[in-house]
Amino acid sequence: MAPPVWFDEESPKAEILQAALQEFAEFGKKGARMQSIADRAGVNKALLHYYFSSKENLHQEVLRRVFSRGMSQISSSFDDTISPGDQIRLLVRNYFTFIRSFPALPRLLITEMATNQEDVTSLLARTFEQGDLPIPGKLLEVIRQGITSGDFRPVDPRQFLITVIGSVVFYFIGRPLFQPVLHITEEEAFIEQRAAHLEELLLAGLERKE
Amino acid sequence: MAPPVWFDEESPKAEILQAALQEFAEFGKKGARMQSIADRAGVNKALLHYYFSSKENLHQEVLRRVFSRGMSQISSSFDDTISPGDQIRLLVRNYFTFIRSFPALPRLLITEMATNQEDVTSLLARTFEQGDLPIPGKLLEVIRQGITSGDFRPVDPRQFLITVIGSVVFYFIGRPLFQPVLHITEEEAFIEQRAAHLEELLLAGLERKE
DNA sequence: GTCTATATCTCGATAGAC
DNA sequence: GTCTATCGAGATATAGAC
Repeated sequence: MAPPVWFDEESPKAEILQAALQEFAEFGKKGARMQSIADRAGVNKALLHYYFSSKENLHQEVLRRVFSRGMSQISSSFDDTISPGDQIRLLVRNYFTFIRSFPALPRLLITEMATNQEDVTSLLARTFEQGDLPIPGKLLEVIRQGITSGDFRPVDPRQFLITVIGSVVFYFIGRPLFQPVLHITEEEAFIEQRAAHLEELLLAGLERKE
Repeated sequence: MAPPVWFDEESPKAEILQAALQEFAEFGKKGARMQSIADRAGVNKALLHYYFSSKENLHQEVLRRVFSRGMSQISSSFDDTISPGDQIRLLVRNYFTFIRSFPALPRLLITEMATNQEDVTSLLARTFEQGDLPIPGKLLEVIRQGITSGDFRPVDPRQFLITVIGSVVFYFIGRPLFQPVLHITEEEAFIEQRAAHLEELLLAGLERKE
C-alpha cells in the first residue's frame, strides 16, 4: 500500500514533513535518521535544519499536525439524528476506516506514548485547549445518552472508549505479526471483516439484553 | 508502583537483565542506553559486554526470557471442565491480571512490534516450534467450541483474539495519557473496574442473543 | 534558499590494568 | 570478574560558499 499523502503541498517544507512522518512512524523518534528523511524528501540534509532547526523540533511539528488533522477527520463521525446504537456503529466504522487509511499513525503515536509520555500528554493537552475533541468528548456523551434511554448497559464510558481505541488500533500495530501467526492469507478481506467484527462485537457488548 | 522483579537472582547477570528489561520497555531497542542500563543495575558498563557481548544480544536475551515466562503463566488460564463462556471469562481475567502484574511488558513488545517487526516475528516463530502457545492456540479452540455448542455468535476466532489482546493491553500502554485526559483519579479502582468491564463487554459481545 | 564540507557529540564496543 | 580509559562509527548540527 502506497503511503498516503498528508502534506501535499509541493514546497520543500511539505515534502520534508511528509518524509519525516514516514520515517518517524517506521523507526520512532530515536531510530529515525535525518539523512534518511532528507533522502525520502529529495532534499539536502541541511535543509531540514534550515526549516526545522532540530530533529526534536521536526518531530514535534509532525506530531502536532498529524494529530490535529486526525481529530478533525473523526469529528464528522457524529450525527445526532440517529439512535445511540447507530451512532456507536458509525463511530467505530469511521474510526476504523480512518486508521486504516493511515496505518502508520497508530505506530507513530504508540511509539511516542511508550517512550515519550510527556510529549504526547502535553500535545493532547494543547489540542484540548483549542476546542472540543470528538474523542473522547462526543463519544462519552453518546454512551451516556444510550444508558439513560435504556439501550445500553450501564458501562463506564471511559472504559468503553479505551476498549474501542485499543481494539481498532491494535491490529494495525501488530499487523506484520498476525499475518504469519494467524495464517491470514487475504489481508484486504480480513481487514474488511475486521471492521464488521468490531462493529458487531462492540455494539453487542454494549447493548442491554432483553 | 515499583517495577516487578523478573530476574531476582542476586548475580550481576540477573541485575543486568532486570535493568535492561526496564530500560528497553521504556525506550525501545534503539532508545535504550547501555550506560543507563549499567547505572540501573549498579554495575560497570563494561560488564554488560562481558556477560552479553553486545546490546543486540542483550536485547534478544531479555525478550526471549520475558516472553517464555509470560507464556507459561498464561497457560494456567484454561480449564476444560467449565463452559466456553466461563472459559472466556477466566481467560480474559487471567490475561488482564498477568499484564497488570507486569505493565511494562506491553510496551516492551509494542515498541518492538512498531520498530523492529522481524525480531518479534522470528521470536514468536521460535516459541511456536517449542510447543503449543495457549494464546492463540487454546483460545481459538474454545471459541470454536462455543460456536458449535450454540453459546456464541459465529465470530472469527482470530478477530476475537486480536480484540482481546488489544483491549487488554492498550490501557497499560496509554496509561500516562488516560489519567489526565479521562480524569482518572483513583487508578487502582479504575484498573479493577477495567478487568470487570472487559470480562462483561467481551463476553456479552460474543454470546448469542436469545 | 540550497548546497558542500566539516565540526561536534553521543554511544557502543574494546584494550588492558588489577 | 570488574574497573578505567579510550577508540571509532555514525549521527546531529553548523559554517560558509553560491
